[in-house]
Amino acid sequence: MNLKELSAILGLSQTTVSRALNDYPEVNEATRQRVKAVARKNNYRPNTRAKGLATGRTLTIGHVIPVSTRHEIVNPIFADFIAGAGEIYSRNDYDMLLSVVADVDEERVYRELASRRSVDGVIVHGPRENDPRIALLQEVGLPFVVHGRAGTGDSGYSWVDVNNRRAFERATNFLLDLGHRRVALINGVETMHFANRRRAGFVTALENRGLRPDPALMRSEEMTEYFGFRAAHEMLSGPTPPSAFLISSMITAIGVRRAIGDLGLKLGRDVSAIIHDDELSYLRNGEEVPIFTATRSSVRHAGQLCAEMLLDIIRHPGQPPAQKLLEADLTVGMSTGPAATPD
Amino acid sequence: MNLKELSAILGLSQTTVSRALNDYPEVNEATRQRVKAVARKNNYRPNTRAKGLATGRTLTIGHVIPVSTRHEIVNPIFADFIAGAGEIYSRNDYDMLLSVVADVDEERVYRELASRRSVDGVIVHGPRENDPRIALLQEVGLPFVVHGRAGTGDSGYSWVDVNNRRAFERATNFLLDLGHRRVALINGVETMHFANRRRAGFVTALENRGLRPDPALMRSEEMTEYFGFRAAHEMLSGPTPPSAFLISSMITAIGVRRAIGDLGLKLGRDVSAIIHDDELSYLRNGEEVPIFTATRSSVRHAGQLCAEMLLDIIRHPGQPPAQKLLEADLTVGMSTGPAATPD
DNA sequence: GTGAAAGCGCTAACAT
DNA sequence: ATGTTAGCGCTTTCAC
Repeated sequence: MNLKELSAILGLSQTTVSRALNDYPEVNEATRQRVKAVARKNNYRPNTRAKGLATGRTLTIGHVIPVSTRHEIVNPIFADFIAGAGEIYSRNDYDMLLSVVADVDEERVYRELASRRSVDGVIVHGPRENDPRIALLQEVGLPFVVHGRAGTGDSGYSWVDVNNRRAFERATNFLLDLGHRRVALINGVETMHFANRRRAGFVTALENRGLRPDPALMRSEEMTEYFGFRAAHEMLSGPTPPSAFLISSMITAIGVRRAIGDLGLKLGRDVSAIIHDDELSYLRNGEEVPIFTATRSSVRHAGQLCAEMLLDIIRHPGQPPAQKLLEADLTVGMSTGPAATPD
Repeated sequence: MNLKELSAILGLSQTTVSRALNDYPEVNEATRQRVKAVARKNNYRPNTRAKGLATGRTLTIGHVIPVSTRHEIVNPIFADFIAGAGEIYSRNDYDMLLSVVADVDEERVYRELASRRSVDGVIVHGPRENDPRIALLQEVGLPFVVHGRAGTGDSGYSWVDVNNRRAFERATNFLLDLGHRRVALINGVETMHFANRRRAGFVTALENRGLRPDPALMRSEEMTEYFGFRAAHEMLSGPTPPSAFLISSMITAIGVRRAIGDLGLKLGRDVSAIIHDDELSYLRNGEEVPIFTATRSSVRHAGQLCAEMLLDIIRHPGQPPAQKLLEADLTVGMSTGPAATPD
């Protein structure tokens, strides 16, 4: 069923039908009702491509998901982000175009998206410090919102980010308040802006208490489970093991838990692990208690905000860039107890 | 830069330029070279929508990701599947259109995709027993491939699946060979076909040894971490705790591990946990050893196969449906030891 | 308030 | 081997 057929049924011109469906003011209200009713009855849906061709807009947003050429790992938090963004898109009749692309090919993909006019805008994932993609997108004139920030010059473009610095500062303070003095940071690659900020928050909290960050308790690598296992295993086997962990990823945290169990240690007694990037819960008297509701839900929220912001930019071009800093929702509970042997 | 402008530069008609770029045989080789050179130099890319309008094909594949209305959880394995499929699409100049949709709205979305002609075909995720979506897609005539099977009548449509039955039968046999007699199954919702098959494999293995499956050691629920924790906690606190676990999801397995630690038990001594749906590894003498390389990489592979199969269907319509059953790559190692106290 | 006609950028018959 | 022309399904002037 296309416009032509529909208007034939109605005995109206394509023009009027189109106007009625798109809520143009000049069409008679009675006509509009009739048109809409018949359209619904016949299950009419405008052809997206034709509409896009005619209007110059695509009603499509691109997401470019970089896949590491080295590890072939897809960061599972993308799923949450995508879910949040997808919600907003479908609510606004936008489509989401996903390009999974080897990180080395990213630039080419952005250029293609721009020149084929296949999307109205893009979301940039996983920015690195001074990310070249931002300049590229500005150059080709494709509207975009960055999930995260790319370091300096944050005001020249729109972004949505979690306040990683503050989240990790708060979490570190929390542990320090509990009496921990040897807190380990297991972080992502610190050329990634979020990891950089997390480290900054961690270090700030320590220094504000006059503690010197111990390099032996700070690791930064691609966040695989094995990395977490290895790092925790080494730290815990060392001369002055940490009594608490601050971990940048759920996957990595699994490795840390594994190391703890492997060494015969007990979580909550020997070690208090803090886990970022996921929601975990605990059972107490048959009740489910959150131990650390962290960024997994925040990421979904960030996805929604990015999408909303981008649609706004597309609909009202020429606005100054906007930024939003989300507070990570860190709820710390049961499994994180006081240090067993405070120094 | 569009075709019109490009052909003006070249002093040729749009037709010839189009033909040259699309490798039609009738165009002069010298002309073709010249056209391609100039096109490249001017960074020309055909407008996707215009091309789609003209050809009737969209060069786009739809993926509908159902989000549970109850739990708002996105299964993280989608990320791996999507990565695999995305690889194939970009290699074939196809785009991927993602619709994240509340599970109750799924039917509407499929109908829309069909009637707006916005995709050439779709991949169906997470089929349930006798899934209504299959009939729907056959009705509207949209080519599709199912990731997984929907139960009976498996030959009427194309699918790619992991051999869940055999994987779980093999895993169960492996544990039985090690002397375990009380093996717990922590499974997904068994109206999902994969969970149904996994259970079947588990039961078959037990019965082949003359063992009666113990209902107290079999749970089936939506695979959250908390479910794993609760189930394992209850089973391990019961009168006859299991000495090994067979778990249908990485997330759920985290909960099981947590329960084990919480009860002061030790993995590899008191309990041998088998984890499905992810790759895990172990450290032995500084070497990384896989303990269970299961479906995470298989899922990526499945994504590739689904995509390839769908493109093939789209390009050569009228073929009989095809099916592929992948063997899950189960490598079991270190963390799974003999039963501590074989009955 | 409604309609006729042009055009978005491309491909595909149908010439030549 | 190249060009002319007519659409694909929609929106948008411009007339009435």
